[in-house]
Amino acid sequence: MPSSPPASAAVVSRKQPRQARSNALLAAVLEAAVQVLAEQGARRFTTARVAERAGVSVGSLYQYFPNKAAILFRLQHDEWRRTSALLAAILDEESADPLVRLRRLVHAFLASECEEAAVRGALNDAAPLYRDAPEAIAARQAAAAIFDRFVAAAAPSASPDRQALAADLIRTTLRHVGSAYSEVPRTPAEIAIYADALADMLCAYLERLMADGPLRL
Amino acid sequence: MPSSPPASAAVVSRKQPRQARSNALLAAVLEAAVQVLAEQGARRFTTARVAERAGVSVGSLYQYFPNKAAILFRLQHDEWRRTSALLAAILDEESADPLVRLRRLVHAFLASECEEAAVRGALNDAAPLYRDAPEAIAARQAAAAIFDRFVAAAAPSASPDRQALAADLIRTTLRHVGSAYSEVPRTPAEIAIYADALADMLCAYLERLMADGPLRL
Amino acid sequence: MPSSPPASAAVVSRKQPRQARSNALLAAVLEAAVQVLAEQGARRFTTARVAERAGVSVGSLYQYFPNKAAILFRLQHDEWRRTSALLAAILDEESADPLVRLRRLVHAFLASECEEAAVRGALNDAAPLYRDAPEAIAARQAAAAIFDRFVAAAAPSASPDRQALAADLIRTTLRHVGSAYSEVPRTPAEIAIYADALADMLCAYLERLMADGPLRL
Amino acid sequence: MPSSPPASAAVVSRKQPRQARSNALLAAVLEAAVQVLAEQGARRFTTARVAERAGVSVGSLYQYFPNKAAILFRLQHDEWRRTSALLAAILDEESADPLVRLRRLVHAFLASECEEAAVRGALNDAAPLYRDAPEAIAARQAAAAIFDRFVAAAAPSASPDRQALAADLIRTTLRHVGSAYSEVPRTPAEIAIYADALADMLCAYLERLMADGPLRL
DNA sequence: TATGAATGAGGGTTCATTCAT
DNA sequence: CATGAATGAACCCTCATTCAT
Repeated sequence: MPSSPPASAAVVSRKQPRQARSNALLAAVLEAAVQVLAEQGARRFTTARVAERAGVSVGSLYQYFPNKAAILFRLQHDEWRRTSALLAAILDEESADPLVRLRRLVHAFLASECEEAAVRGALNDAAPLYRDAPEAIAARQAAAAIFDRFVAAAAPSASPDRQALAADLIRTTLRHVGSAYSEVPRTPAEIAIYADALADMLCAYLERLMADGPLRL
Repeated sequence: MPSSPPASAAVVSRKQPRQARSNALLAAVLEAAVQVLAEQGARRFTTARVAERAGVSVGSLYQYFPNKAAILFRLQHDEWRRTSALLAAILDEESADPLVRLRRLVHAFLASECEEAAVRGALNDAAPLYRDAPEAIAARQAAAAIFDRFVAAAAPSASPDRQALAADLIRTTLRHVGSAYSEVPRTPAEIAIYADALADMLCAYLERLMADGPLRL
Repeated sequence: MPSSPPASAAVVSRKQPRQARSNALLAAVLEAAVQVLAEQGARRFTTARVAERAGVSVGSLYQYFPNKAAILFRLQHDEWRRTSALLAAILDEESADPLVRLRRLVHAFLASECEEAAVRGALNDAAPLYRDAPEAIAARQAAAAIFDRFVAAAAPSASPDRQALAADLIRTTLRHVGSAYSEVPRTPAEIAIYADALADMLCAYLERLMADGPLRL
Repeated sequence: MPSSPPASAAVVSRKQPRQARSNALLAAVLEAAVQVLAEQGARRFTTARVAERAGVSVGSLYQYFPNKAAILFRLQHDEWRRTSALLAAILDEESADPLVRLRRLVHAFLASECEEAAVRGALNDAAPLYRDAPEAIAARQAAAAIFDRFVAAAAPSASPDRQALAADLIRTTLRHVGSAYSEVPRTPAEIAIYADALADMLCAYLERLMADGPLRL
C-alpha cells in the first residue's frame, strides 16, 4: 500500500542489470528523469511522469529503483562522478602552477555548472529527498579528498589542520557559489568574468596560506 | 507535495491585524510554524500541522496567510530583516577598519546562521515555494545594497564594475557557505575557527581589491 | 462548492480502457454517479461519494476522469447521444408527414425526459461545471443539425434564415420546456396531455412557416 | 458552528427593518449581491464577498438574511416582481388585440431578460439553493395567474382545462426559452428578430386555441 | 446593535507504491 | 519479467455560520 517513503529508505539501485535490455531501460529512465526534471521542475517530478516519458511502466521503473529518491540520487551521483573527474583532471596535473590550476578549475567548474542548469536547479530542490543517503555522503567525501590532496601539495608548510580547513572551504565555496550562480541563465562571457572574480578570491586565499604557512595557528 | 499553489500566488500577509488577539494568533502561528519546520522538516510542514500546533483552526490560519508559501515566506522575511540589521550594523560602522569589520561580520553571521539551524535548513528546502515571489527578490536586493556600499567605501579606487562584482561575490559566498556550514550542528569553538578561515578568504580578496584597484580591468 | 476547477480544464475521459476490468470499473463509476446524483442532488455530488458508491478508490476514479466535471459531462453526453438517436430516428423518417413526425417527436421526447427526471434535474443543476466545455458545445451543434435538416425539408419555401431560426426555436423550446416539465414527477397520462399541447404549439408554428414561406421577411 | 444549510432552511428575510439605516443596509447588501453575482458568478458568490462589497460585516448581513440562499431568493423575488408588473401591464391592457398584446409581451420580456443577463444566468445557476422555498413557489403561482386571466379572456370558448394548459405552456415557454436565449449576449436587433419568431409561435398557438375552442377535447 | 475573528467539516485532486495478471 | 490499474492517505484551501466582544 502506497504513501510517502519512510524518510530513510534505501536510495541505491536494486540490482546491477547485466543484460543489454536492462541497461537500455535504465538509461531510458535516467534520460527521461533528466527531461522531466528540466522541463517540469522538482515539484512535478513524479514516478508516473518519468515512466511515461521513458516509455516504460511504473512497475519496471520500480524494479530498478527502490523509490523516487533513488532516481534523483542516481542522477546526482552520475553528475558528481563527472564533476569529480573534472576536478581530479585539473587539480592533479602536477606540472602546472597550483594557482593556475585553481583558476582553471574555477572556470571549468562554473562553465559545467551553468550547463544543464535547469536539471541542477531541480536536483537541488529535490535534495532533501536524497541528501542524507549514505551514498551521497560517500560521494561528497571522495570529492573532498581531491581538494585535500591539492591543498596539501600546494601549501605543504601549513599545518594539516589548516590544510584540511582550507580544502573544505575552497570546495564548499566552489560548490555553493557555483550552484547559486547557475540558478540564472548566463552567457559564456558573463561566466568568464564571474569565474575570474571567484578565482581571484580563492587564489588570494591560497596564496596567503602558502605564504604564512607554518607561522600561524 | 501535491496540490501545488498556482505558482505565482501572492505571498504577502492578508491583513494587518490591529487587535491584540489577532497579534497573538499571528504570533502563535509563526511560532508553531517554526516548531513544525524544525521538528518535522519541510516535507511535513503542512497548514494543518501548523494550525494544530498553534492551537488554532486552519481557517484562522488562512485569515492571516493567503497560502502555505506565505507562512514560509514570512518566516524567511523576518529572518532576513534580522540578518540585514546585523549586516548593516557591522558593515556601516565607519570608525572601524573595513577588514576588521568584514571579519567581525563573518563571525557574527556564521554564529547567527548556526542558531536555529534546523529552521533555516527547512526553510531552504522550502525555498522553491516562495523563492520567486517579488517580495523575496526585493529583500535580496536590499541586502545586496548594504554590501555594495561597504565595498565601494572600502575599495574606492576599484572600478564600479569590479566593486559590484566583489560585493556580489562576498555576499553570495557568505550566504551560501554559511548556509551549508550550518546544516550540521556546530560548537561555538568550531564556528569561530571556520569563521576565521572564511574571513581570511574574504579579507584576502578584499585586500587585493583595495590594492590593485584602478590598474586592472 | 469550494475549490473550483481551473474553469477551463479538460472534460474528456482520460483513457479509453481496453480491458474488461477497466470497462467494468468505468461502468460502476457512471452507475454510481447516476445514483448519487439522483439520490443526493448536485450539491452533494462529490468525487468521494461517487467513488465510495462505486466501490472504488478515488484514485481509480481519477484514472478515468480528469476531474469531477468530466464525470457529469460524460453522463450528460451519454444522455445526449441517446436523445440524438431518438430525434434522428423520428425526424428523419421521410415517409411520414412532417407534422406527424413532429408530434411523435414531442411525445417521445417528453416521455424520455420524464424518465430519470431526478438525474436530469441534478445534471442541469451541475451544468455550470461542464456547460462551456468544447465537447458540450459540439454535442449541441450535432443536435441542432438534425432540426435544421428537418425544418429545411418540411418548409423548403422558407428562406434559409427563417428555416434556421425556426429550427433553433423549436429545438430550444423542446429542450427547455421539456426539462422544466420533467422537474416534477408526472404520470404517463399527464405527459401525453402536455405533449399534445406542446405539439399543438410547435405544429401551429411549423404550419405557418410552411404556408407563408417565401412571402415574408 | 459552520457548514452548509440543512437544505430546507427558511429563505425569507428575518425582519422588516423599519429604520432608514436598516433599509440602506439592506439595499447595500442586495446591490452588492447583484454585483458579486454578475462579476464573479454563482460559484464565487459567498456571503463574505457580498458583505465586503456592501461595506458591511457578515454579522450584519446575517441579521437580515437567515442564510445565503435567502439573499439569492430575494434577488430573484425582486426580479419576479418587476417581471410580473411588466406582464400584467401588457397582458391586462384590454383595449388591444390579444395577439398584439402577446407579441408585445414577447418583445418586452426578451429585452428585459437580456438586460443584466449576467445576473440572471448566475441566479439560474444558484437556483437549486432557493428553488424549492415556499415563497418561490408562491411567486411563480402569482405570475401564472396573470397568464391564466389573459388566456381565459382571449380564448373564452376553450374549456377551462385547455385554457389553463395553454397558459402554463405559454408562460413556461416564454420563461425558459427567454432564459436560454439570454445566456449569450445579444444586440437589440437580434433580440427583435428572435422575439418575432417566438411571438409567431405563441400567436399561432393562441390563434388555434381561439379558433377551435369548444370543439376539441 | 454591529462586528469580524474563529471554526472545521468538507471539497477536489495528487502520487508513491503495490501486486494481480 | 513487465505491466499498469488500483489504492487511499495526505495535501491545500474554502466558506457558511456563530458568538464573544
